[in-house]
Amino acid sequence: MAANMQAPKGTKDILPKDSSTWQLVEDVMRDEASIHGFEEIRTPVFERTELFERSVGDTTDVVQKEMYTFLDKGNRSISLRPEGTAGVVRALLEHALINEGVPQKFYYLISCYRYENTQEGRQREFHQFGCEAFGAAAPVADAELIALAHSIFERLGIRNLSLEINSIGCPECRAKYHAALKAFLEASKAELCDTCLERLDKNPMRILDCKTPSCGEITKNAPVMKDYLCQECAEHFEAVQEYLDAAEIEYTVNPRIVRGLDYYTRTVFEFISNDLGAQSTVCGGGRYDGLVKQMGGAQTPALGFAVGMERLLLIMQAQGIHLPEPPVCELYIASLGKQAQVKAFAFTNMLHQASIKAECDMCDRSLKAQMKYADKIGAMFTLVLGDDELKNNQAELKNMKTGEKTPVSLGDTFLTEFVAAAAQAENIMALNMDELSIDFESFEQFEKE
RNA sequence: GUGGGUAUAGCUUAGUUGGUUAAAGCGCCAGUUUGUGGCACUGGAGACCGUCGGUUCGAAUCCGACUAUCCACCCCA
Repeated sequence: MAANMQAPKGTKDILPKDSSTWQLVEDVMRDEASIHGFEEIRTPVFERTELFERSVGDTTDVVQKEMYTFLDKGNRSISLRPEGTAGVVRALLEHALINEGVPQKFYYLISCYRYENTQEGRQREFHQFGCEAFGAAAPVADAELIALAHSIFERLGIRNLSLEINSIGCPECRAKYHAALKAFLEASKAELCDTCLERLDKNPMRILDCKTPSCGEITKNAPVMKDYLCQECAEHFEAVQEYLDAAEIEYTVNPRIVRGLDYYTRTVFEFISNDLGAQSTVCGGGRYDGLVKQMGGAQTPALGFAVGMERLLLIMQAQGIHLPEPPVCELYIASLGKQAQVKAFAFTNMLHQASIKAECDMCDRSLKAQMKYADKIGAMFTLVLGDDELKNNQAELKNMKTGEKTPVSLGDTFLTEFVAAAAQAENIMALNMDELSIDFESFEQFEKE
């Protein structure tokens, strides 16, 4: 491999063998978002750096040390987006979308950029599917958003995903809690690990998240946010759980769930999987009622979540989930000789105009090699064109799965004859698939026993 | 930013205490009597052994630096 022909650190090419899976997953997301009344929004890959400093928070690691920031030729400080919410909020304000009625509900499929050290499920360029809703203050909105994420994972057939929720309260009750937590931790300051010592001032709630055993020991009896929630926040959180129960969505309340971005308030949640490495969160989100006002807009309740696409695909891979892929080629037309090649091309072209996936030889290969190629690409049918066929205006359509051949005319009726044969074959294949799925289920059952 | 592992054809790997033209499987291309895929067999292409430097008569093999990658901390989706 040429030394300089490598993608930059932390980036990955998505090759055709994988891009079909990406598309199928994205299709499910778009469809489910649309079912829930969310519409797509597309915002720029880069924004003014200040936007992220103000929204994500200028004390967060994401902004402080992970942003791709540069000066453009007009000396403006520009940053590649490290997440999706900031741009959406900016667009909401810029176009005064809130005036068009509430709630405003958006989804996006984007790439994000963070200068981080790479590891499993963590890249410098990564992709997110996200949803944001504005103007909905009621707790049912929290549950509805979680339900949306939940159904996407269900539809993709992902197993063993746990939903953990928490409330981190509003700024008022959180301040009280911070004070209490800090007071508690000061007592055992000496036993905290170095990073937690730093966190004591910056973000004491993070200490609850620490994996160091000694810190875990200390925080075991630490005060929990739940006991410090003001009445409104407590009622809101209670109601969210009621709605989740009503929708029969399983969850656990984890008082240690803390989000790293400054803008979150009240409900926060994560979908967690054991099939990832250290990066176990595949989806994270929550409410951010203060952000829009903080960005210069009117007080607007808001909430959202983001799914890490790479992480999601990693889980699917680990669980052996394969989405059904449509065939790449429905008809391959093999040819022998120049005249037949011209005819094969003309036929292929005609098929394309009828939106049928068709291919003919591009490499001047022997008939045998052409058949091998057709087999390799998974062609459903093949047709061989040679002197005899051209002379008789008649050829044999071969079903590559069964080997069965049916005569077809090379005249005007060709297209309809082919479509009829394909439709019949597909019915037969659908039947086989049913039988297969029955076998598969009993196989699964057998595995369990 | 910190720590540890790894780096040999497109992919997965072998390469013995440093010693001739670096090996295999898969994949790719072609062929196995002339017009039909999957199986089998035969052949072929494809590697400056991550990069640069050092030790040595001689380095894929030993040493150093750099780069990339993986795992973990941290952070987050």
